[in-house]
Amino acid sequence: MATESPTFSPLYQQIKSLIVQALDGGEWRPGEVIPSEGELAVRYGVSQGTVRKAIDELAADNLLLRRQGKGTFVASHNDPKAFFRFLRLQSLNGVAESSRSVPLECWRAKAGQEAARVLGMKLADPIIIVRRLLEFSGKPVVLDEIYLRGDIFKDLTLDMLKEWQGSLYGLFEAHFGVRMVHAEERLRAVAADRTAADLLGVREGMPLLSVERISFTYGAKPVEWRRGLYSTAEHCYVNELG
Amino acid sequence: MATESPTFSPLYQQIKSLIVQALDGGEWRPGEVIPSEGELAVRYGVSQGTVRKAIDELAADNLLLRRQGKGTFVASHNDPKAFFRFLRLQSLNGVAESSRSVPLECWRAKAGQEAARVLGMKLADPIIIVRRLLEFSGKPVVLDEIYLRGDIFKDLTLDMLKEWQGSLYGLFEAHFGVRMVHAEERLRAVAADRTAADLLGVREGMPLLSVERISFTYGAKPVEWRRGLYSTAEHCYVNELG
DNA sequence: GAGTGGTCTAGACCACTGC
DNA sequence: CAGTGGTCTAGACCACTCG
Repeated sequence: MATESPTFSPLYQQIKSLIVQALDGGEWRPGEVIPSEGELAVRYGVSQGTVRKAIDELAADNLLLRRQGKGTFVASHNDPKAFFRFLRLQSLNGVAESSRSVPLECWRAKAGQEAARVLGMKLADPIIIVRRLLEFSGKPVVLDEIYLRGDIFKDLTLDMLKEWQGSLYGLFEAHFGVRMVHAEERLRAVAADRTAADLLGVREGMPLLSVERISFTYGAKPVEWRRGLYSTAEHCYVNELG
Repeated sequence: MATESPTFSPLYQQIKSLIVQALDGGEWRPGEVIPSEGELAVRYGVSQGTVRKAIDELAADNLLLRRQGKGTFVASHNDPKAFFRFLRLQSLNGVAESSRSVPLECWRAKAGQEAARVLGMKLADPIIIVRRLLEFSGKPVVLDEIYLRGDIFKDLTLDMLKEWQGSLYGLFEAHFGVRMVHAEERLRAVAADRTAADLLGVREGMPLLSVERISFTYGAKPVEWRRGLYSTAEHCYVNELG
């Protein structure tokens, strides 16, 4: 029995791809409703159940958000509930705190070997580097150095960062139409160098949590590489294993 | 047919609970097949589609494992593919390594205030404390101190730990019928004290990754509390954000 | 070939939202 | 009230595994 099609792909997977394509193409923007299951079923020529299964998986991946009685929405980093989805930081005593981003610098550069590799660019392609502090309850806790693809975040300036109230990823969404969908982090413990110690208000040589992150937008395309130094004197990085 | 309960709960959720109950009660053991969807549908008096949705979610939570054409299996920590599900450690260069657990001590104690709170026990209830090293490629990388509920792991001995080839959670499953299903971790960077430095072969004061973990079995019951000190000179803790 | 999970459909009805 | 997602069912057929 020869298999008819060498690459079998279920219908709902194909629908999933089509929806991601539409999201990537900006047909429906973050925070907006997408068409109802029935409409999509007609549009793609499949049953509602098949559309439903596709949306189920996209919702499980946090690309979409279902709200009974209202509709299905494009997930957004500007949704207050999604704020801490990529920032796994918590005060040691568990109390909620106010947080604020303090941009320090923003400059243009050429991608080095490592940045080019991670971001899928060529050597010396344009990148943008941002340094910023994250404060909790007015005290600095995280020092971030962020490498962005220059072709995508062309017009980013320090002033833009300073004016924006909200998360960095919210800004990327609103101003550049780039939505971070997935990220990989690698954590290590390191000793604070002079600069980091000064900015974070700790002694030189103190242990800091180094968090290296690669963030991806639709289609597993890497667009950001960052390294954070977290002061864990009064905070910790939380993670769930399932 | 529909139960007129004040708190509405979908049928498939109820089926989910019944299946978890059966798992918890040991009706089907880790690694074994559970009855087919059709059989379960008859047993619970619902349609196969409803059983299917229940199993779908349990499989997504890693309680069950579906294998097309063979059946649905109870997930097990002795399945080689599940070995690294709770150990998010990787060599910096990404090369796979052999790992080995080296038990150091195992003794009985009474729960202090913190252990009692975390493990849901009363002050001075019996607990068991285990210290062990994890080696990668023959070199010590993790020092674990593990607090276990004494009522559950009654007969655990150092010899038993030394003889077991495989993961600790695999031992718990095989000898005590306790399957770890979920865990919460809190990470910080700390300085190595004298003891840890000696055991891990680093200098005193070197930054180490402190990983505090609470592990839960079925029904979100906490059964283990542990603190690991990870040497991140040549390894890192990896995490995926979605 | 028999048995398992995986896909797809069509239709009925329920629960929630907002006009 | 109409429109949305959420649940449940029944049945057909496909893909995989194993004896």
